[in-house]
Amino acid sequence: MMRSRRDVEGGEGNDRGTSDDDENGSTRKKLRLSKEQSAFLEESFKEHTTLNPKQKLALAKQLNLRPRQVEVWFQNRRARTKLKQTEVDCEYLKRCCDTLTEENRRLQKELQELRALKTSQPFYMQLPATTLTMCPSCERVATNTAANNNDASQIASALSLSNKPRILPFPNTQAHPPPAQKAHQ
DNA sequence: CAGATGGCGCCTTTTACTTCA
DNA sequence: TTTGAAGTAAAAGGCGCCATC
Repeated sequence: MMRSRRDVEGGEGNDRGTSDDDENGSTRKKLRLSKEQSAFLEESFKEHTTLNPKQKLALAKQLNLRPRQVEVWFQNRRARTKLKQTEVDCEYLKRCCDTLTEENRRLQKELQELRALKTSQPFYMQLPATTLTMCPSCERVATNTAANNNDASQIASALSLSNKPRILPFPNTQAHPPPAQKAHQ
């Protein structure tokens, strides 16, 4: 069984300066942080995900690390957090996509059924032509009398959706501007 | 007010190290 | 036991943003 460097060196940080070379001029060996150091940094990260210079120095001193090491650890830790969050967001969007796909399928089916109904039983067509008027702004059927403002109008309204895509308005978008709504009163 | 400078965070890449088949 | 591939964490380097001078 291999003994990890972590066990061997136990996180003995060195507190050399900031350079990437050691005193021999060769590139500095990477040192894994000890479990204790990592755990302490984790705890610190829970309190604040970024450090001011004072906190960085204090932490470095406490853990016997170079401030740069502490800084880099926090940088990498933030990156890991972000990556994890991105994965979570991605899963959420996938689920949204699935839901919308399913709803779309259902609506297509409903539309087909309504079209079939329209061709086989066009009973509303027997209504006097003058009673059905189309609102030019929203393309819904408006009626002249209160009497036929019920079933016939609603069915015609439903059918008049035809094959237009269903558009969900964004917060700042108005599908039916106020003046058009007034037309139905 | 525009430009120089330094500090900091983020992103990408490199590198050293670990794990596992 | 050895070895190479894959994965991970530490670190480097570059860039942009912001504050200060």
